Amino acid sequence: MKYDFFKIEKKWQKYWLENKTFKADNNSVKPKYYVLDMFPYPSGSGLHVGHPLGYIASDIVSRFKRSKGFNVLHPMGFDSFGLPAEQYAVKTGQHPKKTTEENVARFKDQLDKLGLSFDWDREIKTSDIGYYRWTQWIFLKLFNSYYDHRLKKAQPIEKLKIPKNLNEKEIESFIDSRRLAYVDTIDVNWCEELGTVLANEEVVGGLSERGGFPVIKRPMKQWVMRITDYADRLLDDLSELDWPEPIKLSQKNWIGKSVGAEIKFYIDNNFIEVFTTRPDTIFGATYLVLAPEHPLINQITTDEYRKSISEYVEQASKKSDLERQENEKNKTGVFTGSFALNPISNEKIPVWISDYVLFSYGTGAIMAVPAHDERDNEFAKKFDLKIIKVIDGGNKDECYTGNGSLINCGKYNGIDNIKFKSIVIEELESKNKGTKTTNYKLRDWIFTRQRYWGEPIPIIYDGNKKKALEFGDLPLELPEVESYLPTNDGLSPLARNNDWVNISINGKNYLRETNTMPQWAGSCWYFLRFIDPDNNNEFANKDLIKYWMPVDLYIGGAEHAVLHLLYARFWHKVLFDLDYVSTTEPFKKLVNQGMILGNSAFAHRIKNTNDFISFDMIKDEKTQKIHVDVSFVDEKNRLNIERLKQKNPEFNDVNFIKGESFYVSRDIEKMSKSRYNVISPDDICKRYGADTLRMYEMFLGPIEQSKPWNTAGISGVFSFLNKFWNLFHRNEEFYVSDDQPSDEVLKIYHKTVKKVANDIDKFSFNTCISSLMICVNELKSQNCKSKKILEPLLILISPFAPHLSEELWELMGNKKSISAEPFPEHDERYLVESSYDYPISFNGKRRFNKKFNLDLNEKEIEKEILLDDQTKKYLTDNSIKKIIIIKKKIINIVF
RNA sequence: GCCUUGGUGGCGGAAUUGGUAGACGCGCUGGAUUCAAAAUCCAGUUCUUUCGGGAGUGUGGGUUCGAUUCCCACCCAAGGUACCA
Repeated sequence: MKYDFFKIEKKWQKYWLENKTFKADNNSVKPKYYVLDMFPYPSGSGLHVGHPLGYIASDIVSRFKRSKGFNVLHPMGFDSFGLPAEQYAVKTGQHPKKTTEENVARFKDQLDKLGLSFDWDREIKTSDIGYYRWTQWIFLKLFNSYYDHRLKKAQPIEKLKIPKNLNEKEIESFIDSRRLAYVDTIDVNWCEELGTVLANEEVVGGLSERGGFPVIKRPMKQWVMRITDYADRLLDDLSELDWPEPIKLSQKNWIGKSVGAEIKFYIDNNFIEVFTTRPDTIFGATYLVLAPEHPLINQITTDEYRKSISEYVEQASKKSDLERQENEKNKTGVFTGSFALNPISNEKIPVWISDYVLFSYGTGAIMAVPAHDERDNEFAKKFDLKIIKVIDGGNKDECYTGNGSLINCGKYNGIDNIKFKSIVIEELESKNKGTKTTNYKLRDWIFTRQRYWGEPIPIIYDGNKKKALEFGDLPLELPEVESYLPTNDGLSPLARNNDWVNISINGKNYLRETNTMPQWAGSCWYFLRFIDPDNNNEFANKDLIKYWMPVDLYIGGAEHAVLHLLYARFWHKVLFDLDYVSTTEPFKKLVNQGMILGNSAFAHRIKNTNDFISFDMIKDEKTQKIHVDVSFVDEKNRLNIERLKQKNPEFNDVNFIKGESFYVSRDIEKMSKSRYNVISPDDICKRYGADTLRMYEMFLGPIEQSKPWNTAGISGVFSFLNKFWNLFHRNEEFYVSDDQPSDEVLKIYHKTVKKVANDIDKFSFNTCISSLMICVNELKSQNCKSKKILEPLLILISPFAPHLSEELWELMGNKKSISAEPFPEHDERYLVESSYDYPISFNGKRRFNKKFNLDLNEKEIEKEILLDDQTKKYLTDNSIKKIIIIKKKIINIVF
């Protein structure tokens, strides 16, 4: 019988679906294991071979954990609200819901062909009304909560203590100022030509990414999430997470906590408050700088300088953030004419304004210490301001940012600068001229989008007064609109539906909030809904949450290192504080899969001509590289010109200069449609089968690493699976024997069991497959057909090649699915060997050179092996210590 | 600039974390089978060599009986970040 992967895979995919083989049990005595993939946005272009990398890895872990006796939850869903479907709707008028549904169907179809062991009964889509109802519910929870800084947790808004003597309006604005979801007027990117608000990523150099139209900052009312209240907890709790260090680090940097002081510098009766992390350098503060947006500028500018200041302020307001950044090397600024009093040294120092100081960070003003800060140093040198060195160290004229003892600090000279930090803060606090403070880079999260295809915000307005919808009013369904474009006033498309916007409750008229939530909202809590997806009374049952959470393994791309993972952690902590979930963190272990890169092909066109020249013939010609579809190029980089012309008619009148063949050059790039280098998993499945694809993707290299796709190598894995299949056959017939396996075979078998179990735990799937290959080659050369070996070997390989193993499992006469089988145990005996040249004694009696066999377990070996006296004679004490360390590591398992 | 990760054959990548570098796979070479091809199987494959060896894990040092692995300096590549005081 030939290995007919097509028939086998179809059969078992159908079987798993019909029998719900991978249904996760909500009532189980087994230990639980929750494996989660970052759910995809169902884009129109379908999957390429890079997408399934993470899904295959998580599937292997799921299947492995099942065979290790865990109750595994491995769900999948779709992050189905989002921009592309909406843009497509704007272009074609087609409802995003329809596009989304089509794309989801296509994604599911493609995923199913890979034999992934999802529990599809738990599928969710963030755009389903039964789902976003609860997203809205969580929004209301945030709206109706505040952060209690004393208890360090969120509390229901009813518990908020309201100061006395406030009138009704003041009470309301006080409550609003504490809500975790609140409205604020914020500068957004507004593009007049496109009539829409753009995200920061959509603005390039002050122009819109699409069209290249000017973009201006414009204040608009936005919903904002008070994530900054959670900054400390989001930072501190990182330490308990088993996440890749770079991801933790980028979250840490994003939160950007810095401890320092706010210091008042008086100008007559006015004062300017600055933030600094280096209060110890206050004696070196020779001038102040305010951001151009600083509100005090008008008051402190003297008449003499008023003109130049207002010119500078106006210029700065026109600059985009990007333009400001470009000036990093060439700082600009203007003197205000005022002088401020240094509260410690009592020196009068000039006050400048400059756009190198950001209004949005700290107090929007700094004390400049040019001797010990690079930026201040640059500015001072350019405008010829005083530079006073107050910490000893570094070269004479260089800016020194390190530590040392104080100089030029009057009575404090000689003190260590780190000690001086607390001294100076104490002194400032006693004079009421400064306090110790902490600042964060993290900003509150702008939560609204002027879009159609997102969750409507369940808030209504009575004039400016906000009213939250009640639980019974949910879900607030997304209304139909005539056009998916934002209105000319920059309002969301929802504002186009007047019948929906104007509502009347008990005879009173209200207006609805027309903005929608950002795409992040749905992905902030989807892992909770998977636990109890059909619950109509709660977002998920509390006992079930307690059983399943936290997510034990979360696999996804590193592009979500900051935003998604930070937002999800934030919501989870709020839900924890309000007692809806049982863990402070949602994701215990995180693994980032690398990207699979495409191997692009380029034809070379001679510049300014329509002549294409074969890559091997290029000598001095200047050429341009043009992408050509990789499916028209063979392994030897020869281009099939006829097929290219058929598919891309623009090549019809091209003159191809070539020898026997036309050669292209190759380069590794990201996989994308526009680079014509996309390899679809469907094609690979058709030619080699899903099992081969799964194994090959894992065999390519470490899961975290980005690596180029190369279809040529897949034949190795394919022939391995064929060999494996043939192990179970003789003369084209299925055959296994009842023979006792030989010692040789047992040795390699036990070694493989141990290695596979270890390597899956370490996510080292490529080495796992290598050892399986070695094992199969060995069994083949030993001609081993023993059922005693082949049966457990099937269980070993089943996470990698599930269809093939199910088929062989059935041929062996088993009735149940192989996925229910326990993972085999392995025997351990040890061969101890040392590559070190000195003899080692065992039990104080026998001496060995280099190698000896022992029938011991690991612990016994550590205890029993000692160096004998004769050996010690040759060695120093230091070397003996080292040998004792070595002896632990020379243990080799063989059986 | 800063941070992070990495640099090993023609290629993807191993090396039990300090102990025979190059496992496993691709490719390539030779052979068997075949009328032939595909497929399959066997052998070889880091470089160099006067066939004794010699060199070799980005470069240069260091620690060690022993370094791909640890330490120092530098070079290169990829990703992230950007005047955060």
